[in-house]
Amino acid sequence: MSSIARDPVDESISRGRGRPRDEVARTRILDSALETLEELGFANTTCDVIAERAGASKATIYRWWSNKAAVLVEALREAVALELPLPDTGDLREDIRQQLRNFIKLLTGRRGLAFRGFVAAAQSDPEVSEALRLVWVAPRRADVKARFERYRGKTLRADVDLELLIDLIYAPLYYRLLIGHAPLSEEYADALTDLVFAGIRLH
Amino acid sequence: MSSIARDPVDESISRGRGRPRDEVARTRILDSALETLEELGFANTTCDVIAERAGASKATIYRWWSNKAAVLVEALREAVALELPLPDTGDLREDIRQQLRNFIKLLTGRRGLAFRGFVAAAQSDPEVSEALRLVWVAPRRADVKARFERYRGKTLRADVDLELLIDLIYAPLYYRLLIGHAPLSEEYADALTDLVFAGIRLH
Amino acid sequence: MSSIARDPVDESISRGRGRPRDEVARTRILDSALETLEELGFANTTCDVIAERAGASKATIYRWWSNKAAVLVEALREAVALELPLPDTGDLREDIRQQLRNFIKLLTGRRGLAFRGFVAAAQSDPEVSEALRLVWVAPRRADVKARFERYRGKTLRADVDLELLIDLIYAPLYYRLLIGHAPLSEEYADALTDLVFAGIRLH
Amino acid sequence: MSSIARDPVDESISRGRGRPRDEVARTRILDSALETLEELGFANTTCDVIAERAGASKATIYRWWSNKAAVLVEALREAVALELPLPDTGDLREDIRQQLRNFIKLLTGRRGLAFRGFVAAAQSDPEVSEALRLVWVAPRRADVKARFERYRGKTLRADVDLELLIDLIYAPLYYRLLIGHAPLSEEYADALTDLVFAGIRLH
DNA sequence: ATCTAATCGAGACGGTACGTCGAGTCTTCCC
DNA sequence: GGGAAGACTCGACGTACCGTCTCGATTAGAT
Repeated sequence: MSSIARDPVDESISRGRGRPRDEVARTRILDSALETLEELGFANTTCDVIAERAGASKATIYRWWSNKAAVLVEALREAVALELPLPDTGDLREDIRQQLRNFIKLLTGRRGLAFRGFVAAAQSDPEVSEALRLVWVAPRRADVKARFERYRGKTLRADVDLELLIDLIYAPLYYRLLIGHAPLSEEYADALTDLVFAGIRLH
Repeated sequence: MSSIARDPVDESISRGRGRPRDEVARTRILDSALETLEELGFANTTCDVIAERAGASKATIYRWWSNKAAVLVEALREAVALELPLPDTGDLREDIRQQLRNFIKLLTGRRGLAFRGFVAAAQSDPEVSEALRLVWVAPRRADVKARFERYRGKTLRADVDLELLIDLIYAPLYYRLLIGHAPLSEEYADALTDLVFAGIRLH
Repeated sequence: MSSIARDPVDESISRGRGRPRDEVARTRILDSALETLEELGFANTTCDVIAERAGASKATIYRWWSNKAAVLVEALREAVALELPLPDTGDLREDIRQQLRNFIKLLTGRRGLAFRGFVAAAQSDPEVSEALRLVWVAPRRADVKARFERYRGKTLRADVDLELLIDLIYAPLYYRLLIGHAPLSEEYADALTDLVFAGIRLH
Repeated sequence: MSSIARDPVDESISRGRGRPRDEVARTRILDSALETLEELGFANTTCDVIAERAGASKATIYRWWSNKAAVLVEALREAVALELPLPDTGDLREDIRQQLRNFIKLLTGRRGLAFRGFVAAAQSDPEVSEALRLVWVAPRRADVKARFERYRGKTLRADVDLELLIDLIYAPLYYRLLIGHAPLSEEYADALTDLVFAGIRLH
């Protein structure tokens, strides 16, 4: 990962001499960042507001994060760290169906606005783009890829290109979120699952 | 369409007195807008630069367009007006395959950066969002929808949800464009077509 | 003079094409600058406060003045432009005595704080230093120098170094203003005049 | 004296428990403060730089001095403690002449920049102002005042206002130092002495 | 042949957010 | 308890872009 999110591991080991980073302030900053992000969206969130709400100073923000995007990236990362664990029902299709339903539930909640701004920022900021992939996209894709591999040759055709298949189940969600030509609903998750599985099942 | 692109009809009818709009200036502005958009992206394109390159004044820009987004939207619209006509080979699958290939060719060219910024801007500006759908997304979708309806019940299963199906073929292109986790290539268009058609063909 | 105070002459002649400078805004900025200067002193005057009080934006300030010092220099210059004309009583000694009294009156008023900050700023900013000399010091010195030359060989010894003599009558005022070891009073002007003239009169 | 320079007496008497003040650190701080002061001037000297060059921490600086000015004041005081002893040649005029020459030598050396900043800081900080008078100005003035009193009624007119006279010999040096309209040279010391003594000698 | 009104290029304007810097305070560990 | 390291708050700095406005100059149709 790039410098946008610094590695916290070394910190806890080789506690340098000076005053340690104020973890409470860090938390307050990330909390107010997320709150503002979900309230105003990415573009309308300013560092001044984050600082003020957090009771911190802008200097502290800029000491630890290179710019506004970096703060918001980390705030979102912490918020979504444990979200969307891939269900394991014993039925691949049902796993995917539930995963898509949960994802849609996330995107249609307050988090949706944050997500949209996140993807938007990634278009003009390579660091945000990289962070978006590493923090959010890659883990979700790795989960379903492992799951697909488990079922490969069983209920799943062996010759399917997994990367493409993963695109196929996730892309429509991003597409509707970002383009907004049609709503994201739970039924959409079901229909999408059905259609995709129609093309990949063993006959 | 919203106010983002003003209706040119009234202009030509009620030609009041006074100096008429300078169409050359309009063209120069849109040209330099597109040029800048493709060079710097949406977020880094400023109205001052557009005006300077066009040899126009900012006032002229804001007289005819409500804001920066409106100029760029129209610039892009003019540029893409005639692009991506849906091929008609007599084979539905081949039509889609070629369409996706052409779209990918577009997105991987200079136009890609413009598109990315366009989608990004849509996330925080409802007018851009509306324009994006009306100017670009809806026409492409209407084309393929009509084509799908022509083949419905023939080489295409009759019970397929067309809106979902259209999502399925276009979404992965936007997804890879915006997330950037994997490259967009012509082979990708082929593989995507194959996988989608595997689920929708008549057996 | 350096760039700290731009030449306004060309402006009025070759009125460039664009929107002309808003002279009202300029006046409001200089007025609020002077007001703040006399109220808070040089060091405590901020551009934000000047802008706010003037109903102007910081950008406008920085468009016309290179930094805070430049604004305050010009504000002070306008304020003192017509001040301290050298009296002409027909008696050299009386002229000087009255001039020193008037100068002391100025320095002990609200203007004194402004002056102190002005000299202070000149110590770390060469442009302020240059402006201080050109705007304030040099004109006063030129006035008295011309006067001294008029009386040279008459009531004034012909061999006196005029530059040194001018130092001798003005320096003590700056000295007491800046060091503050003793008060500046009108009697001080008289005593100073007496002592200096004791050394330069024809016997 | 105000709090700007704390009384060192208590320290040495009531050596409480704990580690005593590190005199080496104090010296390093004052040395680097003076060095930085002469190199960059008062305004451009930062506490961070002083601390870094001294291998000390800012906390140590602020434990012993109330603010940046206090450190620089003390640094300068130590540096000038033994400087400019008033010569005693048996000839009052020669004493003054040499004293002025020595002062000018000081001001035109590296020390000059420090002095200028010192006076500048005094304009917005009463504590610096007080320190400037107590540490530097008053002792010099006391020296020459005693000398003048010794010669009063002898080579010096008895009715001269000594405070004014002292102003008259020192003020021009500060004036040229701070305003910079003309150079400070040794010849200037001579000419100044001559002119002043022309007004105060017994005839 | 004016008059009138809308347009044009130029560029100054108010506003808002940015990211930086220095002063002075506070917190941790080490001695 | 003193000291080095260094994180912290506060507040000012100077910059950049947005969208508006005000000039003088231009360009047509209306009178």
